[in-house]
Amino acid sequence: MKAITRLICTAPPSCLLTRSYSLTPSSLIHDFTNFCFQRDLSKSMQAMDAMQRHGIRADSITYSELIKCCLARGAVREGKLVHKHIFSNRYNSETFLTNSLLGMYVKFNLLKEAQKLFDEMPERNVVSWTTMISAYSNAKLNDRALKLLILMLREGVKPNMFTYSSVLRACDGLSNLRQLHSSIMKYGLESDTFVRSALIDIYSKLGELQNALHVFHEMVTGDSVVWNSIIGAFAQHSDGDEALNIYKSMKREGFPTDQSTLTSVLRACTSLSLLELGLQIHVHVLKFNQDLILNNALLDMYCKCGSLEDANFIFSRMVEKDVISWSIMIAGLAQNGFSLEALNLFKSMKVFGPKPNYITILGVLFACSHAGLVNEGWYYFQSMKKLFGIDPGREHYGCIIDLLGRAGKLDDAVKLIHEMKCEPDAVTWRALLGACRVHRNLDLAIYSAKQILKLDPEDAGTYVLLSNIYANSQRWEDVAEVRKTMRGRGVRKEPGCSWIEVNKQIHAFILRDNSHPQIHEINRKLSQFIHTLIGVGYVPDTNFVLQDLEGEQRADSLQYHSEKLAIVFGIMSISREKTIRIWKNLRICGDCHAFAKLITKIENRHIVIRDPVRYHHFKDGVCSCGDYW
DNA sequence: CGTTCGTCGA
Repeated sequence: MKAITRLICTAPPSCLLTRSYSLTPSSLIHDFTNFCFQRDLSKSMQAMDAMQRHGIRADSITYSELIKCCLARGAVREGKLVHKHIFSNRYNSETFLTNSLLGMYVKFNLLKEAQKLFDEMPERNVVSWTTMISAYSNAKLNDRALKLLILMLREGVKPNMFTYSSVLRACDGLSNLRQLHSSIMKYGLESDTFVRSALIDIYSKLGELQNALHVFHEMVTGDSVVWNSIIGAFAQHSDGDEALNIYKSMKREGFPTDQSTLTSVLRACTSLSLLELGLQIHVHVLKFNQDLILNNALLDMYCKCGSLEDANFIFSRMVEKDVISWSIMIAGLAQNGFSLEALNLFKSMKVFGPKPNYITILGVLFACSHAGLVNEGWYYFQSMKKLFGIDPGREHYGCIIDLLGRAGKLDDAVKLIHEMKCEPDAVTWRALLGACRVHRNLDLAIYSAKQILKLDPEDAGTYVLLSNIYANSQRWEDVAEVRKTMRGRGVRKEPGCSWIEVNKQIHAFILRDNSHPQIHEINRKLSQFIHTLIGVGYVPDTNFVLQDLEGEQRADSLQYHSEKLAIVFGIMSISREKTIRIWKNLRICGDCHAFAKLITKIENRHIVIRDPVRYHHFKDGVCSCGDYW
């Protein structure tokens, strides 16, 4: 065998030290292999080059090691060179090896190169197809992913669990999953945990929670990820109760919980306003104190449960903060009535933080609108494109219409609606309607209400409000018409409901529902309070013209508003030094707001009420919203 | 050689 000059090694790999320095083709292969396994990219590349010049072919295992080496270094150019060598050495029919190359291109995010290679491959097995499908699913090119699955089936390649768990990610937007689900069953793959969690997740994304639950319940041998999927499904669809129940079963059955579980559980606490449970979960979170997503969920929980001291503490202690952390904190401050602090935080974000996104700006505009900062809000709205490269969307317009409307600039608000680049939706008009309520503009209120009902014919509150306005103007025919439409469409107003957590129990107070065991005592106490408050200047506000309360609920029901009952119950059952926290489904009315302010003064209490839009911190007879909500 | 689950909004 002809000896060849040593070209590559300046120092031989340690395993070669005992060998002669004269190189043979087999020793060159040996060196190449060693460099590859040592992940020494530049020497491997030189060795590969030398072998090529001497017409020596390395084995496919070594090439696949070299691909791993390129991947580890992020060496795109070298990877492409390896690709060339593999093909010139006629390895392109070694599917194992070409699949490695395919995987490399996908990991480098070079989908075009991957597709080209895929098209040129003489043989494509299930791994080749799955690699491409997974690449397109990840890139959210759903159509391509689904199309590949069809082509694959047409070519007679049998998909496996890898294929389905990948392709399912590309199925949001699909009208139904029946066909796909039954082919999974046909291949007997539904019991695979990867497939099961992907199925649960996609059913959840399509809003088909019952189907998700069905897939979950058919599970025989479980897996934490499957549990996480179903808990996440309910948490994301605001069914915190069910999410927490499943979490309890998960623990009972002994499955380990991880960051993902806790994130969803915290989200459930957030949507149910369960501060006490959230505090308990916080203890478990400490085990994962470096997890950004989990910390964000914790931060959001404290903001949305109205505990800003805790939120501030978490925010200041987080090692890593991303745009979501900042957005949560800015919106959280604003919703809790600390608009100026929110804007200050935004200013420091611009200096020290990440680039704001669409949602961050929304929080900033919300802060301006709830603090009455017309000029500042308008400035951010006008310049958001220039300053942050974000085009104002429908939601931003909603905020700014709210801002103008609250400030009494109804004409400007209307003008802006007509100038919007995107079509106004029901939420846009609802912002204007809210302003009409505050500033008692009946004609414009009627107009906005009609626009809302065109876009959202199910909106019970708007029907009731419209009918109240007509009744107030004695337009009885119009009242009858609205009522008729409402009945015809089967729309019913959701009753006002307030919740309060006492001793880890949630107590619900629903308008005209007397099922609470202590309801008589609560009512008696409430009457006493009202009597006392009238003595210090409280005047029950019975003007419902621009409220969306049902007519028949008006006359005597003021004192039975669910939040008043919850407040009284809270005073009765929560110790004095603790904050009374209430969560309700409708926005607080002016009368209850006045009631809450006064009662914190005479009872020396701290009350936080969370409504669907923001938080009211009542203390010493004043509210953090400054009566501006 | 290819797979599943978690955070911010009017």
